[in-house]
Amino acid sequence: MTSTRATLMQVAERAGVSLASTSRALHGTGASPAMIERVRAAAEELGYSPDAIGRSLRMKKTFQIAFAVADIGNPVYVEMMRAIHEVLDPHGYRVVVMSTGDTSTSTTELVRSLNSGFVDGMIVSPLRTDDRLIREIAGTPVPVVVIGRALGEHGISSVSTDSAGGIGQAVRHLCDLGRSRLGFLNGPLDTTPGEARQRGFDAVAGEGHAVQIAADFTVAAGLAGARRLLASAPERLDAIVAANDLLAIGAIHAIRELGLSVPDDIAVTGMDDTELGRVFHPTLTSVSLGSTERGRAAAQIMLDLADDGDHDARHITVGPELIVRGSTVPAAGGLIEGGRR
Amino acid sequence: MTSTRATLMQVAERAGVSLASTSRALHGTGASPAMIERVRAAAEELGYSPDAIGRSLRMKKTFQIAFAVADIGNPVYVEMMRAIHEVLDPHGYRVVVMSTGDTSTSTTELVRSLNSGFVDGMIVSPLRTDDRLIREIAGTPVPVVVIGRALGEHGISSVSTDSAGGIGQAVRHLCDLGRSRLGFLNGPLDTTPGEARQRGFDAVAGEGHAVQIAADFTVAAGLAGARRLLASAPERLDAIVAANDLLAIGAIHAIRELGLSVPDDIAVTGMDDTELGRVFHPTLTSVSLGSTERGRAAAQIMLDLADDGDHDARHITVGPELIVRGSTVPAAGGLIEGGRR
DNA sequence: GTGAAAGCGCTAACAC
DNA sequence: GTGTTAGCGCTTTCAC
Repeated sequence: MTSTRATLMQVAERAGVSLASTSRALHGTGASPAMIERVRAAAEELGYSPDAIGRSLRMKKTFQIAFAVADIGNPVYVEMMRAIHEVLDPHGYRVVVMSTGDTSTSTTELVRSLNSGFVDGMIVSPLRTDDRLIREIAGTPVPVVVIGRALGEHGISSVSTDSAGGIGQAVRHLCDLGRSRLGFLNGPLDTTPGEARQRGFDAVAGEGHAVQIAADFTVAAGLAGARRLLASAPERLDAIVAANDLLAIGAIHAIRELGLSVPDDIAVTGMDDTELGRVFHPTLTSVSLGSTERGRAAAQIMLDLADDGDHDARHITVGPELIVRGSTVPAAGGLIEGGRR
Repeated sequence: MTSTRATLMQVAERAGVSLASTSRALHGTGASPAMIERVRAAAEELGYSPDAIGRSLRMKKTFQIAFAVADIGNPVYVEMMRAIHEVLDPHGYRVVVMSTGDTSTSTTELVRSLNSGFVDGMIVSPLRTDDRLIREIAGTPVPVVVIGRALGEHGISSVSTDSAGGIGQAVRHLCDLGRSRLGFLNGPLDTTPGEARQRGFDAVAGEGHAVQIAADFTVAAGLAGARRLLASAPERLDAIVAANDLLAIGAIHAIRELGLSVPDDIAVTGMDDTELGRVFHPTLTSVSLGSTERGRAAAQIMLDLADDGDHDARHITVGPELIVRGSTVPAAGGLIEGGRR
């Protein structure tokens, strides 16, 4: 460290030409070949590399996009982040990962921080979405793309999925397998995914099914919730529908604690089709919500918004898709294989 | 979006005072209470929030730190990222996550990009480290902290661990358990962790143990590698030492494919003590290398380097610690519980 | 095709 | 305590 960086002005002096010509030569636009060569040489000698901040100030563009999520550790977000990175990186954008915390207040604050103009846009996947957050998003000076709730009516670009329908697919799958005493292990109902998935379950499952709300969309909360779910059911359950893969894995552990087996005694489905589920034993039957596709789509929209200044709100929906594996059908879906990319 | 942001100058005009006073008032330094109130009010009315880029240009400080890793999806890095974020965030630093790819060339290029001055420093965990990379790191204009190899002799701050010794702990644990036919499933030997862990295994294990090098530190590569390892051993193995948790999980799947059980037939140890291993079934005995501590330490060093301009290279070592769980001792180490934080 | 000069938004001397 | 001014590094009119 501690070598000092050369400025464009120094390159100009070294090359014996003007600042403007130097800038042009380095960008290869409207400069003579001789000039370009001369400047390039001077830049080389000085080890010049352009200053991102100076350029940003002048161009009013940072070439940074923020990606904000509640919990960076959740594999779904990791997959989204990868997809976003893959789309944005070739266009010269850096991705700044930000942690929102799980309240809508902290998310609101984060969105407000966009006012400082350190990024050209933000992709955000809020766990909870209230009016204040929506208003804040609508008022930012930079484009925002929301992954989660469809927000088109508020003029906000968004990418969503049909997780309610996805839960339906899981329930139908279990019924087809002859399971009839279902339990539903959901996350908090005041969250966007929690609400939608509850709606999905209620729509397809008849009365008399056990429902348990875990404190959080995590393995630990899933374990605790599943213990209660299993204990509360009047008759022994023969299937558990979990609202995401993390909860599903917690549920499988709870089932095993009772000396029961998955899927023989109790089948389990997850949601999100995370890498975690593909690697777990038994491999996890899960409803894919296309995390990668959603991330990619959000990044694509962001690119249009940030690059072309195209400020029309856009909306994309990715459909759910059931991926059958070992936690519902023994020996189905080998490790790694299976599932969409 | 599309509201236009107010500048400090506009606030100054609105308040009817000078630009300098406005700046001072907003920072609360050396301004009269009356002035502060007046300016604050004007700022409020205009919805002013300071521009990060202008400030960065002037202060020569971006309040951004990059964190660069080979694979964002690896849980180890996620844990490190969380720890780094937790340390840096309260000090007003944003964390920019960057993907290096797994070659030292691409890492070198990434380090070189620091020349554009878009961050105040970088924490990097390179998979492979060659002389060119070291030279590049030594030549950056901003502080760099390396997580991995100790690089103090090159004047580079680093945080390392004793993964060779960690492998020793795993081997000893298995021997104490009466296992004698060990297999070692390692990752590529030309990587920093691969080399160290091989050294560790060779140092404690006697002759005649089977060794297999997986193509990569991933579950898929672990599965393939373990299949070969199990097939190649003349006598059936009774334990597999894997070089990280991902490989260990691949190994467990390979063992199950043969109809054998873990840990009864074959015990398995991993390394890194990732959340993945804590959640897996059976829970994974693993050597913790203190990912959280290492991330925290690296961030702490970075803070000193970036804040105080203290440019002395520092070095911190975090010792390995064996966490015994179900993959070697049945019923040991419950889910979630166990392992250091 | 090239150069001179303005200015992006901010902070920090420096004078008063 | 307040105002004036310079300038961080860059791109981009605008003349020539």
